[in-house]
Amino acid sequence: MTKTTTGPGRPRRQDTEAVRRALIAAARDHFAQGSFKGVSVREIARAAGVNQAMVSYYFGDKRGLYEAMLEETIGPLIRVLEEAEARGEVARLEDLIPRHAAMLAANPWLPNLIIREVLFGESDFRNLFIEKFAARVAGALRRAINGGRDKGELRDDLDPKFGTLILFSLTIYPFVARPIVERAMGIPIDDAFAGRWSEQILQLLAPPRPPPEDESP
Amino acid sequence: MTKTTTGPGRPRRQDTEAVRRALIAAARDHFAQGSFKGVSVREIARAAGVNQAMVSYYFGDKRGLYEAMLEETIGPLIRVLEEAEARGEVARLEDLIPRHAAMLAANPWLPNLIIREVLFGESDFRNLFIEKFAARVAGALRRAINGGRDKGELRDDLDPKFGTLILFSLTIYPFVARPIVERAMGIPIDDAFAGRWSEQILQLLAPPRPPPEDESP
DNA sequence: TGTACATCAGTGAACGCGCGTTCACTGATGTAC
DNA sequence: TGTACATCAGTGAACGCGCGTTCACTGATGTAC
Repeated sequence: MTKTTTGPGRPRRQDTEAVRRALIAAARDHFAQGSFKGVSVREIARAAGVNQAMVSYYFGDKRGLYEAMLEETIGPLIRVLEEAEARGEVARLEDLIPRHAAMLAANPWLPNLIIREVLFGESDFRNLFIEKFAARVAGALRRAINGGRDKGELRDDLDPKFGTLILFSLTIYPFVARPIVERAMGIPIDDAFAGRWSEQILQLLAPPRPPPEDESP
Repeated sequence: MTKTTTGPGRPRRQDTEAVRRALIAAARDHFAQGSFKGVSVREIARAAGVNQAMVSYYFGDKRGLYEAMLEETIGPLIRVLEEAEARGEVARLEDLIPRHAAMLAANPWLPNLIIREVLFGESDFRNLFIEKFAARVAGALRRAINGGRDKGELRDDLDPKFGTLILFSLTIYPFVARPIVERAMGIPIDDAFAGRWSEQILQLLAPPRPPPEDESP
């Protein structure tokens, strides 16, 4: 029962997904650099190494490809966030911030896609993203800030509402404004940056007088 | 000699600039919301209330209109920055940050234009902007940070290089990510926000122990 | 003053082009008997 | 085993459409005499 009973005619191929995946990957790379209207179906198909008619064949139309790309690109992140939050793994800022920074540094197309989608809203994915992704991250951050302050790990002059915005700004902007940061400020955004930047953020938010000081003897 | 000697035929009209200005204003509003390819010449001309052929007539082509719009929109800001810097008026963070915040809050199209221009680089204005604008602001900020730290007005655990990035992040991101901030975090970006946000930033960067404490008696 | 003419800013229909999409068709590869 | 047939994934030429741009033209408004 797991397989469809074989009828007359040629059965479906198993590796049909290869074309689909190639198109999604090419679309992701192109839409990270150009706008929806600015990138042509012919370009994407050429980059994917398939016939241009494959976009309509597999996704109905250009918008279908775009939405499938968004779902398969940002969707997993939303699911990872939901699961991690359910397990209480994003409760501590010291874990949350470096993980977030490392993810953005490793996937430069992600901030571009999000900025384009949310700021210039070229599809209805904008509302979905804000509600499912941004609002959840903001909530998790606010809870982490409240928890950290209660435990004395954060300075107490931090308004929780503004604190969330401070964290959003510091953890997202450098990766979004990568060209400015690298060329105008001379700071390369690489793997090493993510770690050092996370330290700076945590240090900025730490209380004036850290209770212990356990350096090497 | 101030006016051209009147030759045969009809002299030039004096209010030719009206059409030009209407096109630039319409272009600014449209390009702040849509990409270069995403906005059509017909749309802009309709919004400006002029014939579509006026774009070629006054600016040569669509790109000419776009570049003229950028020059007349961002150009004055660069000049204001240069003059203020020459007079030493941007040396103090307490003046610089609120002025910057108020300007971005009052002109929502500005962050959109800059982000689109610098991140997605749809014209050669990108390099010009980074060199003439971003690099200068970064330099001014770094000098202001060094000056503030020398005078004991800033915490001393701030790496000047990262400090500039911290300031960039905090002063720019909220205005760029306006939809997220307002809808996912519930913080309205209005005139009042600019002032309160500037206070938060300065407080975050202040040294742990402020020397005087002159509250009302 | 009157009239012929020059030049103005602006018009609008039409141009060629690249776009997203469609569709008749193909060779490959399976089943049925 | 051999053959007729069904269905598959994929092809590529062509479609209509909206785009940026062009260009012959217009009415208005000035000067020259």
